[in-house]
Amino acid sequence: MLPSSDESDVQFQLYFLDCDSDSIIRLSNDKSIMNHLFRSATNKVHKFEKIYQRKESNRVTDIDQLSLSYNPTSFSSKTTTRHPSIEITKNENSKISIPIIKSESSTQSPSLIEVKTDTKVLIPKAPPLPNSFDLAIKSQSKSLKTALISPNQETLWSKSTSFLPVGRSMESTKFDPAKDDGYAITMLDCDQNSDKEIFYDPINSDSIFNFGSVEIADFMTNIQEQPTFDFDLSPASPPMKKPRKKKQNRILSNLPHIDVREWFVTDETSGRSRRPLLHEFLRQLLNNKNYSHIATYIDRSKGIFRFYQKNTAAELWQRVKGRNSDSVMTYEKLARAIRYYYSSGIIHPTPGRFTFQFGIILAFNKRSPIEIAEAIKTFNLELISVELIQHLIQYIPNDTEIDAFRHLSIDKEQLSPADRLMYEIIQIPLYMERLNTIKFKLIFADNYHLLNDQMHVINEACSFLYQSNHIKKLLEIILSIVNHLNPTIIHQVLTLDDLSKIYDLKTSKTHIPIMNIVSEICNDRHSEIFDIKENYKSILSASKIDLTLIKSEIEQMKQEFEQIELWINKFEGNIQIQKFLHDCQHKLHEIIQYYEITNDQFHKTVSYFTKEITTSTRFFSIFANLIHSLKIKHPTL
DNA sequence: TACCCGGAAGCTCG
DNA sequence: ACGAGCTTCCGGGT
Repeated sequence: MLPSSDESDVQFQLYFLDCDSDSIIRLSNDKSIMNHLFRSATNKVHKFEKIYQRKESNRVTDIDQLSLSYNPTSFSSKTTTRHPSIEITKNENSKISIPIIKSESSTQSPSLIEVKTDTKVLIPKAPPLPNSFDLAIKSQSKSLKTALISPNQETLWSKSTSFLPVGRSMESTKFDPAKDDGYAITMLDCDQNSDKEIFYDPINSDSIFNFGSVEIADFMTNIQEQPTFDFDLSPASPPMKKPRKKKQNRILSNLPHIDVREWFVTDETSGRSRRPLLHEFLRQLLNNKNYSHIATYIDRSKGIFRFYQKNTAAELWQRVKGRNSDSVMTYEKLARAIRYYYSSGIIHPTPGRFTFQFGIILAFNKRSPIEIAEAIKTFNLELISVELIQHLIQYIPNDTEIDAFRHLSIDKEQLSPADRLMYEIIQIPLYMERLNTIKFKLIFADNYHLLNDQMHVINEACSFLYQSNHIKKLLEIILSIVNHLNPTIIHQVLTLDDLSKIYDLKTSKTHIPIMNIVSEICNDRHSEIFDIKENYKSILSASKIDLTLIKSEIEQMKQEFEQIELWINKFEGNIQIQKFLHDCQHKLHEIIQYYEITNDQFHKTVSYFTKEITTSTRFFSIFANLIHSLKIKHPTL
């Protein structure tokens, strides 16, 4: 039976799942503390479900199923932890569970119960709980501490290393419920994105070539090397007792360690590196896929963005800004700072909650509207960024607005910078054509290199597959095994479909995966086959590149080019632009030729292996998967 | 209730 | 030491 709550000396704190942790529930009839925890957790989870079910259905934070499992072990033995009390499941198998852990070290509360998130199920023994409990479950935002426990098994979660504050010390993994950005969610995000993040994504990738993290071998190593959580976070460990300087006294929570310098920007005037202004910070945040769980564009072309983990965003901003302050940055304060941008037009208000919209770039370009307009007229591209041009094209006034400008009753000097720029632009003859020409020029080089590089990858992968004796040997082995296992139908050659099925195919009698047999044969007799590590990268990358997409992009470029050629005569003679177009024509010709070569090469390679017509992504991913499954059997590969 | 808005004043840092 | 760019606080609105 529970003791009277007056005598309480222990508090339970539950904080997870992005729920507020303010509920204080006292139930004198409770049979056990676990009962109470269970009930409370149920409440929290229900709240959580409510919150997220009404949001957009495709949010990254969406969770398939939330469930609670209650392990009714009592707290009689000397254990610090319980078996998991809460489980969140997603996509059937990923799971996070939250065991309950006891800790005695706290500055504010003499004996505080910690609730830790963990993906492990088996939890070692721990000391007994005190005799009396205050069953209040309440928030104490300044004194909470929780470590996130890194999984030591290969789960989906474990892929999301970059987001996990590696739980070496309590110090670095403070968790603050008041900041309400649930860890669970963060990890779910990571989980969902992890596949994309380890592969080269030709469309969304910021840098053109980023093969650094493509290698599966490295990826596997990372998993193994993940620090397993030290469960002996003994209650005696004193992280909260340690006196700290005022400045460090902030509870920084669920953000991983970040290198603040990565956020620095180079000052345009002084050329020096400095901390970003808020709007610069926001641009970086929104452009970084790794932070898309915190904030992301809803409509990128219009610059509308939304915060998803508002307080994480605030915390990140505080760290990046690095101001000497004792208090915590909150979304409220961050939002106030953003609202200050309304008057300058850097950011506009939107009707939605947590959403804002970037204004046109010139507002923080520190250029006058007249200068920008002049630059557009004369094709002076130094003052014009791609973003600005895209924005201008997006927001160029429509007929009624232009009409309003014509009958402007107020002085044009009194217009806001954005309106003034629009006013100036529509005075320029053929302004739309100029804007499109400038846009084309600004992105041409990047497009050209991107397409070239992508085609280069395809060519490389083709020539490897075409020439590689190792691949041929591998296919021979597979073919002979398949023939051996199905003696009734003798295959002369493997089709792509056969190959795509091979990785999870098992023998009918022994249920040994065929890849195991392949790998054994390779190991025993043809170890040279494992020597395809380098080339694997290019195949994997090639599997992400769609040749037909490249073709359509090239065609689009060509069309735009031809359109601009028609316009160019109407613009006043501009040597720079004419030179560019000349150059452009040459490069277009080049890239079209290169496409034809690549396409030929690809078809030659495909027909070498099969008669099937297939897409580049499918074709290469079949080989990539084949090598990948072999790699799994042979991590040394 | 939780968020949005913008005034007022204070603070930090280059 | 000055001022841009926030930060902190807050009363009022939806």
